Amino acid sequence: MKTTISQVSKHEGKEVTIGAWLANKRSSGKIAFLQLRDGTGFIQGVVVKAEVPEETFQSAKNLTQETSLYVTGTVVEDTRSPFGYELQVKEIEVISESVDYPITPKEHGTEFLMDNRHLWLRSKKQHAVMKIRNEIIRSTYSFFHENDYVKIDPPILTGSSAEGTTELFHTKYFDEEAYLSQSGQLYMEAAAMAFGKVFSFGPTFRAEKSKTRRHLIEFWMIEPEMAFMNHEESLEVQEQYVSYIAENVRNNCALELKTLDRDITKLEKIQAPFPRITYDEAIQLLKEKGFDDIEWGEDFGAPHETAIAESFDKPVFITHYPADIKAFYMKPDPKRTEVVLCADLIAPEGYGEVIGGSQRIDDLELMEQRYQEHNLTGDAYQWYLELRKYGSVPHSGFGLGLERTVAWFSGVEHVRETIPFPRLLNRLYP
RNA sequence: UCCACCGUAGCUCAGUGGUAGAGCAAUCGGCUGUUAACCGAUCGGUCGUAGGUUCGAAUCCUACCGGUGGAGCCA
Repeated sequence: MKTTISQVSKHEGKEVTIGAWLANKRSSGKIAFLQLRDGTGFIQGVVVKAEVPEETFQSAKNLTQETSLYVTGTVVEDTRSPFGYELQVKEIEVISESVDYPITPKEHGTEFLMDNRHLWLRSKKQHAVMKIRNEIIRSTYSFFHENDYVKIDPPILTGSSAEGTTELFHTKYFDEEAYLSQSGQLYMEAAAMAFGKVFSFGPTFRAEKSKTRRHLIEFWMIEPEMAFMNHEESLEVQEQYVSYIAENVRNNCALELKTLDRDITKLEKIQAPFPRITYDEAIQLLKEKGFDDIEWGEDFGAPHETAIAESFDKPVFITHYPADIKAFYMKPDPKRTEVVLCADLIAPEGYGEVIGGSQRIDDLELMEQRYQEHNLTGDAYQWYLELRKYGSVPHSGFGLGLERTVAWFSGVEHVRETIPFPRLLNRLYP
């Protein structure tokens, strides 16, 4: 009977056939151990010389790394296997031999592994990270579905920049100039006015020459936007959402987290509510910690964020930033107009900002004023202004960076390992 | 864009002025419970590129190219 590695526990004691690749092999004179993977999991096949025809044993001994094969054998429970099961091999049918597979069972450098990303994805650790990414994606859809959000897809090709500050990828749109989307947010505001609660989930492009373990040129972002929701209510959605996906990863990716040697106690702390501190308090906290390189009105750098995050054992919201260092569409705090109703969610362990969000300006006059201050002239943003003209309502939204979240939950150092084919400053291949 | 570090066998690295090395991979042999298995043998080189110093350069100098980490900016 044909099955997959993920299903073998249902066939204990029975004979099954699995299509698989040979991840690695160890053999002695009378026994061979085949490390098999089929995409759904990893299992060890045991070939005992005395129990198979001589040619089967010889063929097992001669298999090379990443050869594809059909393996037929009996599923047996075995506590020596980390997976809990083994396959007592009876028959091996080679589908296609693999010659000189470059990623050998040893340490490799980053450049080499990235050049071989199409093959590196087959390895156990990369497999685990992608499964965690998949679980975050799956539970993102289910969270927003369960909470009555509508998924809306904003355009990827746009005629103008959303925030103007960051570098955009240029392209031609027939005879016009066009840019690749760096945020779907403005479009999501329009969608929220049509559907109430919406979320988007798509790729984002930033032509910044950033070169750190937290940056990708192309990355995926989840951007919810909610009508009739103020800043405080939005924070509650954010902490519930993050707690929900963390719980799902803990429950459904136990084997993957074990493969990655992730400290589960760190993930168990990701439970709402999350602490909130204001920008003012954060500045004071940094001063107390001995940072004298930051003054009120300046944005935090990576070391500042890490220092703030270290003061809490959960992710922490930093709220009420000075308006001058934040985007033009953020709503000023009515009690204190030099700060805006916004929050960044800073993950612990140095993973940095995973969410940026705010309540949006809903007042037409103020938005027009912001347009002038930011030189947003012309027709490109006219439609965005009109959202404030026809039945404007209080609304809030946020954006969560998928790869930073995957890195955080998985415990991997660098976001380049959290997306199948990373686009980096010097990498467009493979 | 700036700062620091690194380019030697397919891969990971040692070699710091005097004959180019090790481990892994590959190939052959040995081994009945291996976990990056182990043991023995074989195979494997334009020392990033170009120029310079020197009797002699992987090693010292200059330029360039490529990479890694970080900063700024951001998710």
